Amino acid sequence: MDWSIQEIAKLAGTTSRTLRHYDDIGLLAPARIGSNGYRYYDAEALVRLQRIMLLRELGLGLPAVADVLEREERAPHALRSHLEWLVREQQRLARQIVSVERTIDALEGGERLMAEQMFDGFDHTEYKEEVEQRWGADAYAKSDAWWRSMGADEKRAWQQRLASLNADWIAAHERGIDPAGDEAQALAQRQFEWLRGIPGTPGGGAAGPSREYFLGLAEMYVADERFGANYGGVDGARFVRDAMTAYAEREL
Amino acid sequence: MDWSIQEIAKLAGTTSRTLRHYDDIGLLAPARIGSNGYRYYDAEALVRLQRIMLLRELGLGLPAVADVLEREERAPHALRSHLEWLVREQQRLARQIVSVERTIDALEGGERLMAEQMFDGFDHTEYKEEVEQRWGADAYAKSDAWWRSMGADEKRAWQQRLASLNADWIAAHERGIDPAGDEAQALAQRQFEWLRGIPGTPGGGAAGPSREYFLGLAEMYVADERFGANYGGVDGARFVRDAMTAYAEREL
DNA sequence: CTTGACCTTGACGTAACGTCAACCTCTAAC
DNA sequence: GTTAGAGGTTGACGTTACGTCAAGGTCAAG
Repeated sequence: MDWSIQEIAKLAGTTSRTLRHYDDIGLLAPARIGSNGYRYYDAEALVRLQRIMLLRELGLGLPAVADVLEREERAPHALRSHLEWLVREQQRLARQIVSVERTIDALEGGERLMAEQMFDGFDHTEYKEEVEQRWGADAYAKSDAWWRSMGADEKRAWQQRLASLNADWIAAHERGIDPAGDEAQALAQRQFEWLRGIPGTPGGGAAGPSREYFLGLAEMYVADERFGANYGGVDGARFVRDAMTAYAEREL
Repeated sequence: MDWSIQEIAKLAGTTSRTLRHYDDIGLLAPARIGSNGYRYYDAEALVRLQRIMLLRELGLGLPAVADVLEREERAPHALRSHLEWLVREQQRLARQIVSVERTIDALEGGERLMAEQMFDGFDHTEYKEEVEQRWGADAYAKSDAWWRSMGADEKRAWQQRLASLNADWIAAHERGIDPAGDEAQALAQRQFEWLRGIPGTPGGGAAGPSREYFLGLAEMYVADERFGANYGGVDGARFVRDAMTAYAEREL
């Protein structure tokens, strides 16, 4: 009337190791244990095991399974919580799937792992006049010399860092968050840190860009469509400006 | 020109612990290490880190990330494999979601965790004549006595075991698998083991039911609609019969 | 000189078993 | 009686990607 550990494992479609584990954690004890230490299971244990397997196939964890078996009336509640879990997981996977597909498409379109052919925030030949006009020939010269001194890899590094930041700005804007909120302010902080790495920024160096320079840039993003394009259009640029302005008011 | 571990962690939106981990596994080494042992990261490391974070957000594991970073041309292949992964996972979750919903509905409909109001494979009063006719009065008496000797819990145990097995038969049939294939044969094996536990089965006891009894039952499942109902109709019963027949040919 | 804030390495915990390793037990055959 | 083989037992490590202490150095500021 009872079975050895392997027999019951086969009956229920599992392994003896699993049964030992369930015994260890107190989820399913054998009906009796022989004087030789062998575990033997009876029909009652089999039913319990089959219920365990059923719940496990639904994706419940062992603590949840134990909970349900202990008091069966909790089953609906436990299952509903679990269902929410599953739905959230599925949505997360759906988002990842979309992202991966987009990334594959981008790679096949010849792009690299992070867009680097995007707007070059340091194309000083293009912005020479504006920079000299606003912050002086000296600032331009220092910044330009620093930029020219970098190797291709380093340049790409900076571009990619900017690319990532810009992508995050766009995503933040798309989600419609508050420019003065924590998330947007964290982005403004990153923007600040990024600028901090560039010699020649007024008030720059370790201290970071000056309040005026920072605010000036923010306005430039809105005023100049060449910048605005990096943030998904003028609306995006306004969002960035608002966040940067709030940041400057608060921190600089 | 470089950052401490916390600074770069914030820049990339992660934690210092993660960076130490990446250093440990050789995924991302700091640009330099101070004489005090402090880790310092430069722009190049930042770009690499941001790429790592990008790939991680797509759901890739660290070995896959390392693989992609090592040789970027492998990225499309790695991403495509990963995509398959994701899709399979999503499908698995979809199935679990359906199962959980069905289970909740069943529970709310007043059913217990495993259907036990289903066909009672041991309702010998109902099958008395057939059993005696086919296998003799003695077989019936022994089987009946054994059944009557069990407590309600034990009876339920057997019923539930049968219920689970039947559910698996139905599921297997719905998936359209081969009755002679491994999966269906495993079910036939379970059917055999289940019968083995019933005293009074011809050729029964530890040895299990005889070939003739087993084949006879298989045919009865098809011939008698009261049985067939347990397998989702006569089609399901035919599937079970075919699997059991193949099993008998092979094993008995 | 004393706080704090920040850094280091080391080690345990996580979920649910899979997979040895070392050793004991039972059955059937020689 | 012995021996081989199948099956049982208890450890204990491995798996994934870090989170979370713990114990103890380092650094800037008051």
